[in-house]
Amino acid sequence: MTGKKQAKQGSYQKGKDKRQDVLEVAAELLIESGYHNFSMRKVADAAGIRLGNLQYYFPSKAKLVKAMLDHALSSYLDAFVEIRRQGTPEEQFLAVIDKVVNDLSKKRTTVFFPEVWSLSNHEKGVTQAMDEMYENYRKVLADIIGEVNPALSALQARRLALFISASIEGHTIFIGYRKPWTKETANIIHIAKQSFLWLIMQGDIPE
Amino acid sequence: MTGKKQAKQGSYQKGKDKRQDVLEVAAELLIESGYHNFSMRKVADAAGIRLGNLQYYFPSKAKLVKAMLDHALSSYLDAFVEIRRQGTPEEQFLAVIDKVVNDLSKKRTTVFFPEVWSLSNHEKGVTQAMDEMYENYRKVLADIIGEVNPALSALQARRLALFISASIEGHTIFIGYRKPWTKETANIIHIAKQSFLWLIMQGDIPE
Amino acid sequence: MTGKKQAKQGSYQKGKDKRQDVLEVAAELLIESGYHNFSMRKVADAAGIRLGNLQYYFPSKAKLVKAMLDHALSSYLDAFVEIRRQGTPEEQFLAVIDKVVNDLSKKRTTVFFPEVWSLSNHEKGVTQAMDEMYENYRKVLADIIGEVNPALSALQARRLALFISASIEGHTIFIGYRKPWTKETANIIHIAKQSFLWLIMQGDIPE
Amino acid sequence: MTGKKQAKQGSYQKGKDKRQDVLEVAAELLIESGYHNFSMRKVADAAGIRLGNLQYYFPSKAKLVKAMLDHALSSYLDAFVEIRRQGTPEEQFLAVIDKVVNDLSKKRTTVFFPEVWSLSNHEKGVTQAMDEMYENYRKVLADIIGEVNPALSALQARRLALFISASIEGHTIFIGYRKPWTKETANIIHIAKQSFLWLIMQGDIPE
DNA sequence: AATGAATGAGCGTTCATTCAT
DNA sequence: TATGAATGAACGCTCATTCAT
Repeated sequence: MTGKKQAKQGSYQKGKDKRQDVLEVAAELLIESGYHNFSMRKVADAAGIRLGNLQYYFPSKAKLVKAMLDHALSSYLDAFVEIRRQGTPEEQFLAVIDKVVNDLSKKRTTVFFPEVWSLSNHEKGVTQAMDEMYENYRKVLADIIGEVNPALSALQARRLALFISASIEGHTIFIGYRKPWTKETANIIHIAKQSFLWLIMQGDIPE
Repeated sequence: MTGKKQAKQGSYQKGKDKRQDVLEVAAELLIESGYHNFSMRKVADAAGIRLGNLQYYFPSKAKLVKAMLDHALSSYLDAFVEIRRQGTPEEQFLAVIDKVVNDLSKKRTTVFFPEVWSLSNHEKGVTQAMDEMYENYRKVLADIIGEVNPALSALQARRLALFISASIEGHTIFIGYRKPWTKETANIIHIAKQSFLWLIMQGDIPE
Repeated sequence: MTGKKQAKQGSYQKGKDKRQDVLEVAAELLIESGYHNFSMRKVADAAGIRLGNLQYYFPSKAKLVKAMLDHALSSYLDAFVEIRRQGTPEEQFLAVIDKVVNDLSKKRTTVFFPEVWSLSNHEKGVTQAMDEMYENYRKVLADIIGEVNPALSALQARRLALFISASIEGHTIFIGYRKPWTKETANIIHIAKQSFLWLIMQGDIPE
Repeated sequence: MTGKKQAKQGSYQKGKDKRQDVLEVAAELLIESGYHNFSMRKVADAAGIRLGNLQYYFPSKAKLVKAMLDHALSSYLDAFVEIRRQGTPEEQFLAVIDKVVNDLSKKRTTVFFPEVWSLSNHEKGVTQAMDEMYENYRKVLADIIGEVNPALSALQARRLALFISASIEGHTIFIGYRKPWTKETANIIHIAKQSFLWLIMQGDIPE
């Protein structure tokens, strides 16, 4: 036994672990300083390794950023799978609202996503990763919506999912971590729930 | 006698004009390349002047960015003043939705605002300018909402303005310029209008 | 009456006054920041005039520095003329020691002279101005020394003046303003006086 | 097995050598041009390396200057240790005078020290390094003085060391390399020796 | 006598990347 | 795997100077 965790294959496992470490450290750095202060050197420093070594794991900055994104965004989807496992459709829907809106006030979410939105307008790799992630998110949401009101067509459910998810994302800028309206989170959730439920049940959604 | 004896920077018309030119060129550059590719040198190049001369007009990058922000954001507020000048409150409200959502699909809006949101998490000057701008925007919106349903208290109207404006902003990322759902703009407007009007007239808004 | 002071010839007198103002402001700036942080812009700012105007009075940085030096150094000589006017030679000598050593602890002296010494090694204009000033100073000192002990030849007196003035200057670095041994000033004066007087009266000075 | 597994910067002999080279080249440049003409670029050029590489060895100008200072000042202290190794106290004392005063006329000494004196008034790092160096120097001097005249208290010896070392330093400006009185060096030494010895043996030194 | 405008050079610093070891 | 060394480009900024007004 040469390390903390049981390594099936010594050096290979070690490399995989360190890659993960670096990705998490890098995400923190991005959140703390913004992409325009994000550099390979700073990541290496924060990760406690040398620049040369960092570039052994991630040969270019673009590749590191792509890996960070995949790592970070994928983790957000896991939560929905969990919610889908119990309760009525309406309960699930309300749980999603609760979960997502409450997440907005975490520093990670508040800072990370605007960074991604901005980058996605200029870096192709980011655009794709972000779109995929939101696509998956909306898919789950549309499924739930379809179950809440089975009278809706698949397209109508997708439109509602788009409107609802977009509406929620927009609050990041106002009720997120250290934003002027953070304390309004509970009231926003109250308004959001009734507004979205009314839309699902009684709204006039284009076919 | 043309006025004060002591002339200050920008007192020549030539200089004033060039300052405006630079601000517009700079905004375009920011939109085209993102803040992380935005440099004083590139602005100078794009404006057809020398770096040193650019820094005569804007002694620091921060000051240039601040001036850009004030310039850009103030122009958005002018539109609302216009809308307030005619029609019933409900017509004004719907006009705001129309105006703002349709604006999202312009390249300027789609790209400029996420850039500002991201920056606002890391640069104090930007945070302040952005917060002020949204505060003004919400104030106008709350006024209209209060007129649409006079039964609402001032606080309720402000909460609705927050929820509605945030919801709209969130669509930037999905139906903006060259975004996957750009073509859904009309449908989103249709959903938004009824959803927000229902909230204003019949919603249960926390007191 | 157009100004504060009676001006013989309006604009001419005004120009002369402002030149003096600038020179004093510039000296302060040099003392505060050191020559390597001394710039035309900062002088202009400190003097409350525009860069272009400063360069009307002093067309180049070198000329400003030269003028500053002449202005500053000449003022130091006036003090000696005063001392020569009364008392026995020995009293005059001791008064010089008192005056000069006590001067070392003033911020002006402590900071200004090392700046000049350093510059004099690299800028011809400064070398000359400094050498002239010290030459005049030593001349006065040698005269006094010759009167204190008339048995000394002129050359011996000059050698003593050199040794004594150099010895005193050296203390700038150690007992000057905010230096580690500032509080030793009185003791240093005590040691200096007896040491130098012994040298003058009984020393074996090369012929 | 060559030692630790984790190598640090400068662990290759190649890098160590180059660091020393740079320090010497930098000192020469400082002496030749003065601090106000001393730049990282010029050091890199003089050392025959690229700017980026220089800043790999010395990440900031301040760190380079500090390293230069430590390098230069430490070499001065070695000389005293040597002198202490033989001869009577009086012989050692006279050897110090000889050594130090003669050193003044070397270009290195004449130019380097005024540069340091000037800098020490504006840069904290320099102040500290310089004060430490002189403190060490005075300590050795005080020890010798105490041995020359054991009747002196430790405090008296330190006061004498201060007066004597300051007096000698002051001559840098007048009898140093290419200074007007360089040829007087021998005479100055003659005067200094008798003057200082008299002070040590018969002076009235404050207790 | 004074300001506004503009230039070109230089500065310290950060950075992504490459390569030898 | 990992470090040390090196490069070349770019960045924000300061500056002395020139010139038109």
